[in-house]
Amino acid sequence: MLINELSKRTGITVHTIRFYEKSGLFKGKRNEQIKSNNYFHYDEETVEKLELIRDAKSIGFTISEIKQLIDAWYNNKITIDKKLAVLDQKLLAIDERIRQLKEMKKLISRFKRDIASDSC
Amino acid sequence: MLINELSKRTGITVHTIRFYEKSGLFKGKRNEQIKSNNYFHYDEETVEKLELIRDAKSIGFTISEIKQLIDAWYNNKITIDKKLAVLDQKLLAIDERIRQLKEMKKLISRFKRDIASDSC
DNA sequence: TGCAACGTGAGAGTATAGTCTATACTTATC
DNA sequence: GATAAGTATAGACTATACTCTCACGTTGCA
Repeated sequence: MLINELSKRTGITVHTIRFYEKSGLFKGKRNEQIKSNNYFHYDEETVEKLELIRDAKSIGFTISEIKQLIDAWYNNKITIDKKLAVLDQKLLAIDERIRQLKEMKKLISRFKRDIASDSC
Repeated sequence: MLINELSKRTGITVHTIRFYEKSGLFKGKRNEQIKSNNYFHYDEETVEKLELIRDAKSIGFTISEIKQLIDAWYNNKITIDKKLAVLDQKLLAIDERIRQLKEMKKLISRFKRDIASDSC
């Protein structure tokens, strides 16, 4: 598929897709048979990658963290041990974030109680 | 205390403290008795606020979200109902983030299993 | 065949969150 | 009283992550 269809499939704008591609998160392929243009073609894996990018972004991963993740997922030049190491590191980072979020919940709940008791 | 002590107490640089102050997260006070300079003075509450800023930042809150939070905490011109509404909204946002993080954990764990089984 | 829609590459612009520099004045220390 | 350290203000600079514009070529359809 071409970039416009990719955009429609994922809900991510053409500009942003190009930005991600330039950032090295994936690569379109040119069709050598077609000489009249130099359009990039994208496959289902790219759709998957963009969905992963969206999910990872929503939990606060940076582009370079997402790049590591995508490499661990899809890059076959990386050894399994290294992939597992990256994934384990991300799991730890996620656990730490969950821990911090839970602490903030406690803090906010405590403040809520304080405010409520002040009002009495 | 002056800005340098505030910086030492919180571990946040003078530059960044000034940036937060300019962003409206808190305000130092000038001592009208002292005519020779126009230095700002900060109290314990500012230390607390900076600690809250650091915690809130670490879980991905933006400056403007943190501003809302600090207003809910410390601004007495805001009604209790509005404060509680802000705090509840933040609690919901935190729960949503925890949910997303847990989903990403599942996804990564699944991929780990796939990689491990590929290697057999 | 005309023209709108699509594609590419380069580069400019925006928002957020700092980070640093320069200038000038004040305070503290030797 | 020199000089080092601290303070204020303004503004420049950086990094990240987009977002948009322009110029120009291609494709698809009436």
